[in-house]
Amino acid sequence: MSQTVDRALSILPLLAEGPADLGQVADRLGVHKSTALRLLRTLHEHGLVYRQSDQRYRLGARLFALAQEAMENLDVREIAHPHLVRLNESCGHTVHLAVYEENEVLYIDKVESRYPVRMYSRIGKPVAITVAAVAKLLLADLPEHERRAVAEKLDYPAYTSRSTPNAGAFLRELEKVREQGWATDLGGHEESINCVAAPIRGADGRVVAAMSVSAPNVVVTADELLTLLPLVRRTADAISGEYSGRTQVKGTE
Amino acid sequence: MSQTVDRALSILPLLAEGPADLGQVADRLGVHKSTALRLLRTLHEHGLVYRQSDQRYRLGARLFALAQEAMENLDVREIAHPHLVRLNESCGHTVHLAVYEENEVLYIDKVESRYPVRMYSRIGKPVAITVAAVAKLLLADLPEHERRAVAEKLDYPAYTSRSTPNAGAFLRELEKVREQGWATDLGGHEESINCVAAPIRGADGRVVAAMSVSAPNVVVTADELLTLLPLVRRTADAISGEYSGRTQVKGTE
DNA sequence: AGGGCTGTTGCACTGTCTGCAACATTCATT
DNA sequence: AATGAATGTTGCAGACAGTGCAACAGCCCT
Repeated sequence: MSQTVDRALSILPLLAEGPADLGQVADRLGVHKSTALRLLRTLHEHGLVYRQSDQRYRLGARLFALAQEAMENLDVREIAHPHLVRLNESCGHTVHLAVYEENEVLYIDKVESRYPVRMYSRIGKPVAITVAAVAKLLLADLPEHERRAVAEKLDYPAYTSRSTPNAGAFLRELEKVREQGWATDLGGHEESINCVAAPIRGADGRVVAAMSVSAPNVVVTADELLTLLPLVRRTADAISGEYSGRTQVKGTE
Repeated sequence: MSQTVDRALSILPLLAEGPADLGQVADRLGVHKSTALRLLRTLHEHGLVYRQSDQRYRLGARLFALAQEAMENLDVREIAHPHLVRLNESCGHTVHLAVYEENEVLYIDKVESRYPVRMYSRIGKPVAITVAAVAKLLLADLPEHERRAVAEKLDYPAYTSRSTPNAGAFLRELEKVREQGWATDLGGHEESINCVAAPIRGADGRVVAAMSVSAPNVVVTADELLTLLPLVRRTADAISGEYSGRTQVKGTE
């Protein structure tokens, strides 16, 4: 909508790939060097871009600070955190908290497993949306037309032989998840990792977040992990209760 | 330099304070609502801004992703992390890693204390630059004129009675730190918290990062903490060695 | 129904962004 | 040391993209 801003913002993902010099930035934007220079300068003044000593540009420090502040404003996270820690203390496995936002599901909190074998994931990183248990819960709660629209648009990478193969299968899975009120991912992302997940609901009953417990086969089998389901659901419900009981109303988000 | 981009970027810190609606954004930018709308739309398309169901705007998800990617490009961090964890395992206290960037020092990694009493700090958050041990090390390594320039510009908040009071005292402290090759903060930020820090150097000898161990008085006294200095320095040197031994040269940064 | 509030669109104007070309600077090469 | 290439930087005139206005649409509250 705004050409100048559009160009400036396009620089950020570009620099996320790694440092680049003025010429490279100008080329990839398809603009004159002088134009790129001015854009970079503006980004620089706002601290979003940093100029290292070899003159190349990199993403800057304020970006961290902004992202951190944004995190803190997510009040589900704040409320949920102690519950997640307690759950981790009682079962020992990795616990995740995730939200849905504009066709993406992302982890907003994580408590690491206390076992030496840990699964790889990172706060802020988009989740494998077609297979993750938390993603299923979050998508299952969307209004039907939107759910369908999203499902059609997605890619269905075959991470493993048990990954969701296509939109049809995914929508059927979502329907099932919607009815039972919990979800699993049994080796759909990483062959040897299983997850159980439960939804966190706001006062109006809509799913605002989802949490999961994940563990690799070498630590517990899928069946053993499933025995944790009641505990996971209780934890999720406790968070839901606390979240929706708040005086301050922040919409259904 | 670029008015439009400047305005658009000014929206981000504004939203970091909390969600805001169109009118509020327009007011605080001092522009017409329609202008604010177009800027927000552009930010939205790039995922930096999210529109919640009550129509208000918030910082968006891509911001996290960007910040995370930016983190990963800091290779000191990657190299240092396992060392920090090991140090934490052997002493139990909070371990921090920080870098200097454009008049700011910020934490880029942290391993939490294993004691119940923890100090407050956050990755991505600017450090109390006039008192933190890591800040002293990073500033002490700047070329003299720059160091002086930065010191003059800073504010010297009196967090405690032992905080650095003014530029003169700070520059003297930096000189001392520079010579001895390590730094402390003994209750200069929080009355009851002490830190010991050591520098991490690149191949050319310049300080690229600094690490510290922090602990509250209730856990160990300042003297006890100081006995960890050799260990902290050894850890920092190990990281320095690994960092500067790399084949891939990324400038002195 | 009516009035107030917020978000949205179309349009004419002007101011800001653009690309160019000339200049500055650093670095490599002879 | 001097030349050349490559990169970053500045001033300028023209043009186009961004601006504010005013009118419209939708919503909630009375």
